[in-house]
Amino acid sequence: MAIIGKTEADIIERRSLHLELVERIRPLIVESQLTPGSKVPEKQLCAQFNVSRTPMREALKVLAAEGLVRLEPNRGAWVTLVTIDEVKEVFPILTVLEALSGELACQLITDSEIEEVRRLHDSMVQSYHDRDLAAYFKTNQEIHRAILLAARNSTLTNSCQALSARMQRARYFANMSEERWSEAVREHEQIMDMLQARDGRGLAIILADHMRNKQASVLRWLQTAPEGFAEKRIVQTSIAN
Amino acid sequence: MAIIGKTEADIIERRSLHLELVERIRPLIVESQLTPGSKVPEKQLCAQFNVSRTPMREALKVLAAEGLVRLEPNRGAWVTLVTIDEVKEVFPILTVLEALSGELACQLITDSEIEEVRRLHDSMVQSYHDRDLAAYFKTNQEIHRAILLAARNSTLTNSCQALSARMQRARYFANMSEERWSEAVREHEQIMDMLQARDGRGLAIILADHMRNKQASVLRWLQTAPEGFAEKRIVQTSIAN
DNA sequence: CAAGTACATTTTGAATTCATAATTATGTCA
DNA sequence: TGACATAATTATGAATTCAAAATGTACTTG
Repeated sequence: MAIIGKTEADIIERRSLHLELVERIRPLIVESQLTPGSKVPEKQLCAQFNVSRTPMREALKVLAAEGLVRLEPNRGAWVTLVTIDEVKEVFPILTVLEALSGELACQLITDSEIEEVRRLHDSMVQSYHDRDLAAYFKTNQEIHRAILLAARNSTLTNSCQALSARMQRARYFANMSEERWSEAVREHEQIMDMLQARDGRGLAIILADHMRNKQASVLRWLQTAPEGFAEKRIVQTSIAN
Repeated sequence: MAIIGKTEADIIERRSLHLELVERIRPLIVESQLTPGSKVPEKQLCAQFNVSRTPMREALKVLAAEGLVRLEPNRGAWVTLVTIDEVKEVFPILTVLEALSGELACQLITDSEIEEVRRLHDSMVQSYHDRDLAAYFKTNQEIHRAILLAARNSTLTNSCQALSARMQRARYFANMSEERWSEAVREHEQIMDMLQARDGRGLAIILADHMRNKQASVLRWLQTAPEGFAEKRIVQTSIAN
């Protein structure tokens, strides 16, 4: 039987329970609804999502591979903390990956995609003038994601998103200084300019600077922050090393 | 409760079955003992490692997160293929990560670590002159890994290793041309020089060049001999490897 | 003989069960 | 009391079980 006009929309998205759980639990961790450093309440989550322990435990193994939880044999899963050491490790990686995404995006982005980023950018600047931090933060992420998607490299997208998730667990922007905020907006003006000019090299440089400044801002907050988000002395037990 | 003389060696490494399986199955995939594109023989592997399906399926979920297998809901796990598109996606990422590792390594590497890399380098050059490709390949990897470890960034180590694993599944070096081989050795001489001089910027540039040439070499081979991946191999029944 | 169709078999996904390890509670005695 | 030992409880890891989906096979039917 010939199906006329079959498109991607017709493809049935078959999903597995464990993946569904990964995508439900990840934001709980990223948005700190599961307390950093605390135990993952496996039983409770099973009840909440109405699944048995088998797919839940599969999901926790995937989240552990992403670095969002840590599995302690016979002691359960724990929500990982954002440590100073981790920030110093992850940001330099994100820096070179963002730079690469800018480089690639300039080669591949379409005019309409640039328009879309421009729209997001203007909206973000408006949020800045409105002093609406939540809206600013959200649009900011959308801009970086739009550039990342324009690079048309799904592996790069995955890597960046995974590392960003680890860093975004704390809401450091809540502590962004007034000077840093205005500086960040100025950097974003340059990002927009470089993208519009399709200057890959230039965009890469500015994105890298932007990321380094962000790292410094996050570190400043972490070093002064009261307990809660970050622990200073944690023995990092990485898997492969 | 002061524990005198407690060292890292005293920490009991408690391991879980699924992690053990991940680390056993990963090399089977990387070394193409599990045929790329074929179905992962779940039942057979369970029998081989004498475990039930539960930890095996957990391991497969982790390997899927690493991109070494693909899970098709209700249809099982499949060993992923190295595609041309994937090479074009992953190598540029590896390029910037290797460059970063070189940059960091030059800041942090110790004299004795440099000596160790020198030792590996000389051994590799000897293998080149001996025309011992297997030994060359192995030492080559050890050099890159030694530099990576000298960067002292476990997240970077993990990311590089995961992406390298995806690329190393094919034995492209078996098809490396004579010219490419000698060129690679010359590049490694420069890598060694830059490391010894602790010239981070210079090492980064050479490592990036080296990686780009490697990508080109892999692509040339993939485009001419794609049937190399379809070659059927039998899953070995012995664990020793 | 090709294309369906009904039925049997196998495989997969997920719930359940069970042994063991960890944690908490209880009891003992200096 | 409090430090320690022991028992009860709970949580965890992994095997087993079971329902549903996919695959394979024999049997139509045109």
